[in-house]
Amino acid sequence: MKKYLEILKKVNLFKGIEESNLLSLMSCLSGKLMHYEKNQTVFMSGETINSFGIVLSGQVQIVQEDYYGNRSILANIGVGNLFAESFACAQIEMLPVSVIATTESELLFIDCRKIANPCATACSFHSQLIQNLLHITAMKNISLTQKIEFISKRTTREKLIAYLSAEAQKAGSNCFCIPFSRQELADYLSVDRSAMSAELSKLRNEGILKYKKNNFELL
Amino acid sequence: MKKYLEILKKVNLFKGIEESNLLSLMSCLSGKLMHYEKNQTVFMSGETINSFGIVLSGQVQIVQEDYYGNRSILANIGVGNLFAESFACAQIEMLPVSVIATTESELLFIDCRKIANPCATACSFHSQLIQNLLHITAMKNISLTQKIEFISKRTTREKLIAYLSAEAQKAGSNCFCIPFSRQELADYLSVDRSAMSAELSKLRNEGILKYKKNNFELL
DNA sequence: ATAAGTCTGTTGGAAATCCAACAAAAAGAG
DNA sequence: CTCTTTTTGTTGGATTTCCAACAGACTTAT
Repeated sequence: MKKYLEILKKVNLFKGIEESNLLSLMSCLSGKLMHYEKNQTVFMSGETINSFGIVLSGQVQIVQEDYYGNRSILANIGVGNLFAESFACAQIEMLPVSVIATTESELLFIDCRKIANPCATACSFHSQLIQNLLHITAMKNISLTQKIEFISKRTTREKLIAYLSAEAQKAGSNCFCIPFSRQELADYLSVDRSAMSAELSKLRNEGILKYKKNNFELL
Repeated sequence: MKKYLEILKKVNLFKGIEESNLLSLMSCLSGKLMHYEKNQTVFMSGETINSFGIVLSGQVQIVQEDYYGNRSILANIGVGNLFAESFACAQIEMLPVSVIATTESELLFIDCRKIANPCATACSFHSQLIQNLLHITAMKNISLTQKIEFISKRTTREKLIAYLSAEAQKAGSNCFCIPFSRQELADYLSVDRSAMSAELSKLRNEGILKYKKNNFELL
């Protein structure tokens, strides 16, 4: 565990917790360190989990399979990131997705119930940990809700305006940069890239916005 | 507060907590009971909040206003339900939405930070409360993620199949009931109702599924 | 049973998206 | 700087959705 201290320090979940406390925290939470080979299954869809994972090295993939057996990749989780924390916290009986190690990986598992319940020694960092976990899931919640607001618009134009409007609001200015390339933005908004590019040009010609690369301005 | 005990008992957040403990829990959390008139603003977009709300009587609306001033209603929150808990837990500096009372209402406010931090008396129901709050946000997370999977499909047909496939999986059978009317399903999937009805007929004619009212069967 | 109202299915034309292919611009490598 | 690769913008035809209007089925109230 000690060799991964540098990574643990940077994990959101442990933000605000002294480095010197991390190792004792791990034993208090009885975190389990596990090794996985490439293509090995970490969680199998259908099983019940109480622990979520943190990637300490390598990468895992969240995979879903529908009724007809079509597999789709929902996310790639890299070093320092959590996975399956929502399923574990929600105490879902049947995991609706599988988790696969895409490379040889070192994963840390923590039982959700240990976080919610105060430990015997009532360690001081425990409440920080709870706050962090709540913060992480709440933030995710907000960004998911926002994404739904964008992609539930019916036309590409409306999706773009909703998204750019939100970015402007976030930046507190009608001038702002977006963190996506055109292709990434199209994927995020669930539209065709070329059609989106065309719509952006149209909006510019109509004098509704200006842009240059990732720099946008609403007018 | 006492007159709302019957409602508090049914609030998800307090699940598993003895009725006899609810009132002392309220004082431990320093829950604040407030009265609002119809159309009164509960939270104003832009402000910082640390507390979330629970509707004890009446109804509130979550309202968003975009860059051009177009207002849209994101949700109606009725008796027994929480609102703004994600924003409060995520410690967002600027609330991106407003909350308005749509009728005369009685609202209970609870400070998020009080939940995460163990109280002085270390009351036993505190860890239950934390678990409940985590459970609520995690569940919301899962259903939002699932909804995104559906509506990010490009065609009505794909959206339908993704949704029905997930319902079948949830039911553990290829035969299941859906909790939506046609119009509600269309709204949920962000498509036109009549086009969706047409697509359903098409799928039935192609022998991909059967349905009668809200009873569906995948073939 | 009748009537009114709601929900669901059907259809055709208008509008928007998707797709593929290509052109232009920008970024990166040698 | 030149060449290569990647990203972005443009266009036209095929596909899909949207919209409006209507008909039939089902529900509810009287």
